[in-house]
Amino acid sequence: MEYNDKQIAIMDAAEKLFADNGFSGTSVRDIAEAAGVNLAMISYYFGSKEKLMEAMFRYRGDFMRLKLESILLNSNLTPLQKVDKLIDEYIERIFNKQCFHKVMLREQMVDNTGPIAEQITQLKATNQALFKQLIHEGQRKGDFKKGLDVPFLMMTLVGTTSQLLTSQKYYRALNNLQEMKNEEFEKHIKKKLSAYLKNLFKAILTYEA
Amino acid sequence: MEYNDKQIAIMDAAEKLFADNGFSGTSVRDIAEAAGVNLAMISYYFGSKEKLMEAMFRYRGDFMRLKLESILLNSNLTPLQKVDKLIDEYIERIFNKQCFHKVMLREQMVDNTGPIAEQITQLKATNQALFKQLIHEGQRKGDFKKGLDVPFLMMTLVGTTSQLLTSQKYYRALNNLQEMKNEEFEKHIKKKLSAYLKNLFKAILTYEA
DNA sequence: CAAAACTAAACAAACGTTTAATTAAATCAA
DNA sequence: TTGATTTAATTAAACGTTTGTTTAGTTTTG
Repeated sequence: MEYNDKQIAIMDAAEKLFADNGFSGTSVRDIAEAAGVNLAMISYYFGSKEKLMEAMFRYRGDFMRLKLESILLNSNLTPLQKVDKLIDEYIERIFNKQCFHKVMLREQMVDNTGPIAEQITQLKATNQALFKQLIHEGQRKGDFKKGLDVPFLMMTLVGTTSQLLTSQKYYRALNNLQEMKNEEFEKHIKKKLSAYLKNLFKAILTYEA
Repeated sequence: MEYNDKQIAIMDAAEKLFADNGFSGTSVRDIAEAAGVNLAMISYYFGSKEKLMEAMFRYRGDFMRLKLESILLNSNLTPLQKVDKLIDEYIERIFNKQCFHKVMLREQMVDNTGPIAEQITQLKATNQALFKQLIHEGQRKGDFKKGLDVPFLMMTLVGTTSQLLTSQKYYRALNNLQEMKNEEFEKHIKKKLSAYLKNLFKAILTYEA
């Protein structure tokens, strides 16, 4: 599907507003104003507010899919180095599209069936399969220990990152980082998160009780 | 603050609906119907929908605070055993009040100031301080390694649990647990999560690179 | 019999969507 | 290239609902 500039402007504006105020907390008038288009253009291009959201998920869904083929196939890297690369790839992707990620986190909670739930399921399935492949490779080579629970490892990766993302302001407040500029702060936490997760996964994957 | 039966019924109904559909996605008419009270009673007792939410946070806020005093002071337990108990205490608390926890997760994302943000800040501060105390004790005794990042450890605990909680249906779908009954499923994942997190924290806290 | 609890109805404001009219862009025969 | 004609884009206004809240009146309680 191809989108013109105006359609993209609408989706970008909606993404930001949905992330901050939720789907129901955002009116189509808010979106129209933020996107700088006439109110009626949203129905004109997307049919409805709901279908705009669905279009957004189709538009962004692809981007959120981890691209690990080159990493997985690179035989110069140890399994642990590949996990490190996966972590960085994941962090980069989430922070690059934090608004959409927040929208997804919200949407996960609602008990709906339909195209959006379908998109989320497929995304999770793909990412989990890639992650699983990597873990199993490490286990075959004897670098990682046996009995690892891939879905739960995934939850730690996703959950820790999401927690940092959604509670940024509380992290700032509780750790006296209020004065730091937004851009600097984001760099700071990305770097910290990366180092933290790499160390954490090294520990879980190799630690023997 | 004391609440009568009807007020509690309203807060319980609101909690469930806010968790599933969000604050804006829930109408006061929905709440009134679910609680079995007249629409006007919500304004009558709480003043407004917004203030109902604030009352809910005051009502539930206390419950969400970790109660670790007895654990912390128990000198028969090793620091690692205390962490295990903290994990179970945390899981129990979150699963006992999953609806409210979901409401909190949603509310964290919105960029508001006011009594709710204040409540969340205090809750996080308290829990983080308790956790910190435990970690430092373990480090003093030489059981835990140095250089641990307490806020990030907290994010892993909170994030992994939240991720499991908010994406239960996806976890079921991706791991072929569709046929399992709700009650059985919840027991199952609680047990798995507990074992997983205990092993994970043992690894991070004691693993030396 | 006064205070509290409760109700059905009404309120204005905001909502998502549609309509009818206008402007801009594209198509195309001459 | 021109001017006519069709198609697409854009708009302000209006539509019917739903929203949160209030009112004015009734019932219940201490």
